[in-house]
Formats: sequence, structure tokens, C-alpha cells
Amino acid sequence: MNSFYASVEMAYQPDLKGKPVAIAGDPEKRKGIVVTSNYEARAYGVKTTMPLWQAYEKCPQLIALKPNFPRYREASKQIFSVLESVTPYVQPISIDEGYMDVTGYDGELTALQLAEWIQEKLTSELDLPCSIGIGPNKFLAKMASDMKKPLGITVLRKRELQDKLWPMPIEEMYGIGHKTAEKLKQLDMATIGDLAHKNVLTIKNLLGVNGERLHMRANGIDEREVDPEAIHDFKSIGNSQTLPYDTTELTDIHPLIKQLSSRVAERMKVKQVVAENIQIMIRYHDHKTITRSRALRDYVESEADIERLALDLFHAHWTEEPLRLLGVTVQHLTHKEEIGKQLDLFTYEQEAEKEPLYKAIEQIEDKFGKDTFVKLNHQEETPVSTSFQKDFLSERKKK
DNA sequence: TCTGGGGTCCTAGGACCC
DNA sequence: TCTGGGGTCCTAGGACCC
Repeated sequence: MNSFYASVEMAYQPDLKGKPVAIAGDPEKRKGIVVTSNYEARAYGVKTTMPLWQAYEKCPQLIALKPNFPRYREASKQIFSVLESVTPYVQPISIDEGYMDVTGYDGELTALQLAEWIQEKLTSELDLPCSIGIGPNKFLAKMASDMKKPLGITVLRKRELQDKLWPMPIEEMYGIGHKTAEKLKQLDMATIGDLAHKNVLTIKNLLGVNGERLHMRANGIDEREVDPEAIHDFKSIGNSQTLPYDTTELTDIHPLIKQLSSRVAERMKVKQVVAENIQIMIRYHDHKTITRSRALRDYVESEADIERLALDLFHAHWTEEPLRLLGVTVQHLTHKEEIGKQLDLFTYEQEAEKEPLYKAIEQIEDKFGKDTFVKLNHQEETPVSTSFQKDFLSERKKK
């Protein structure tokens, strides 16, 4: 989608059209940076991540709006349901971007006509502009979609790499940011074509496995599939917040940790997951940022547990310098339904802890058969302990 | 009154195991 | 009179993307 948040606001409030609009946080709370701006604002030099005061310098008549995420999520839902009316092979990448695999599409339209239909539908029904790229794989489709904005439709065929992709500056390639672009330029690679034609080993030496991947993509090769389920196996859930002022006061810090933990727990509940790792992030007044994490022995899900663990980590690592931001994240997530069977094992293990080991093993044998016992027998000198439980669980999972 | 908040993936060292 | 080779997991940081 083109300047998505700003476009949603303009659709919602049409008198904003034609005026420079930016979506930005509250400067009073030190969140005054531009998240998105419309093309009118961009014409004045307003850019994403620019502090709001700087944006006003560039464009004094700028209209700055606070983000309204529920509104954007709702718009996003409607967009994706249009896409899913074409094919079930839709992979959302973010709130405003996704891939479609139309290889199996058996309707009347060509890919180009499909793109036109989608673009027209989103414009007429939702008043939201998008750019669409069409290509033989994800990378080329993505690069194509960025070539014409707003409201563009671009086809990028493999035979067109030389003319359309290779002349582009290296920093415009998806997957290459500031740091990587600098490294590549050091070796005289200024365009995507330069990267495509360089020896793979040179690139691999410079950038590791990522280099190999970038080199492939520059040559138009990308085997990733469109996976509609990918959105469901997320790896972490986190919340972070910049404080309105730098602080060392526990009366500021503790409530924030509680609030962040509560939001994380809430989102875990919605997604029905439990976590085995907790991480905090501390950003100091000078922007120096550290993360500290801990693997957990048990699954956690409750707000109280998350808060307690976050608090422990915080006090174990805080240097007492003034804080700018705090974050709480849970990782190593498991769906609750997937641990149903494991949960009754936990009960079982607690029983086992009270009894002599041989008795526990006997029960295990009865329940799961001799072959399980053979594996566990390796651990015979280990008391029933965390490591015992872990091994037992991982074996159980395999079975 | 400069620099948000949500993520993913990769790297590298160290502890530990066989 | 000196230390192999195969692996996993944990932790912290960094690059990148939207």
C-alpha cells in the first residue's frame, strides 16, 4: 500500500486530500517522529523517521495526526480479504504488504489484468492506493512493486533484469541497508548489476550466507514460496516504550515494567501461546541499548510471572544511569494446544519427584513402552531434575 | 528538547555433552 | 611437557524491514 497510514486517514477524512499530512507520535512524550507521510508532505522533504519539529521546518502547514492503529488494522483486513477473493495463496508480510502466488489462478484474467482489477477495487471501494509488482518470484515482484509509486503496476521478467534491475543503485535493493551498501561500495559495487556480476565467493567472504543470498537475488533467483501460514508462526511478542523523560526513579520504572508485561501477557493470551524465554531491553539516556534475556525452566504466560521475571532481569543489569526506554519481550513460544499432552506430563513428573527414581521409571515404562526406557536409562545417575524432564519431554515430542 | 515500535534472521563466543 | 572433533543450547549484539 502507498503511504498506508496517511492514505487510511485521507480515506476516512477526505478533506485532508491535497494537503500535506504526516502520521506521527506525540512530541510531548518524545515520540514525535514521522511514521508515514503522504505524497504532498513528501514533496516538501518530509520523510519517515524525521523528528516532527524538523518536518514542520520543511513544511509549516503540515497536518500531523496521531496514529490510529485499530483503524489501520481494520483497513488491512479489508484489503487482504480482497486479495483472498482472488486466491488463497496470500502471504501477509505486514499490515500493508503481502505476496500472492497466482501460478494456479485459473480465471479469465492475465496477471496484469488481475493486478489492474485489484488496484481498481482497492481504490474504488476502500479509497486506498497501492502499487503492485508482478514477477516470477518474491524478490522480483517486490522490487517491481517499488519501481512505480504511487498507484503503479510493474512487470519484471527475468529477461528484463539487465534493463530494469541491474542499473538500479545498490542501496535500493531489498535486503541491503546502509551498512551493507557501504561495504559493497568499498568493493566498487554501486549498482545491483555490479553485485550480480561479482564473484560469489567475494560476496560470501564479505557478508556471509546473506551475501550468497543477495548475490542470487541480484541474478533473479529466489526460491522462497508464498506461505499463507507463515504469519501464524511468529517467534516473539514484545512491547517497548520510550519514557516521556529520562529517569532513574523506581516510581517511574516499576509501573512501566508492569504495564509492558501486562500488554505482552494480553497478546499472548489472544494468540494462545506460552513462552520459555524472557528478554528485557534497556535504552539509556545516551541511546546506548542493551538486551538481557533468560531461558526459563517452565512455560510462562501470566502477567505476574512475566512482570516478576522482567523485574528480576532489570535489577540484575541496570547500571542506575538514566533510562530512556524499556522493553519486555517473550520468545521461544509454543501454542497452548500443542502442549496439552506435555502438561499432563508435568503433573506426572511432580509425582515422580516425590518417589524413588526406579518407581518413576517403572511408570514411564508402563505408559510409553520399553524403548522409551532405554533412552532414559542413559540418565540413570541423574536425579529426577530439570535436565531429566527436558530430555524426557524432547523425546516425547519426537514420538 | 534528535533519533518510535513492531518484528526476523544471522553471527559469535562460551558452556556443556559425547 | 598438552590438549580432537562433532554437536546443542544459551546469550548478546547487529543488520534489516515495515
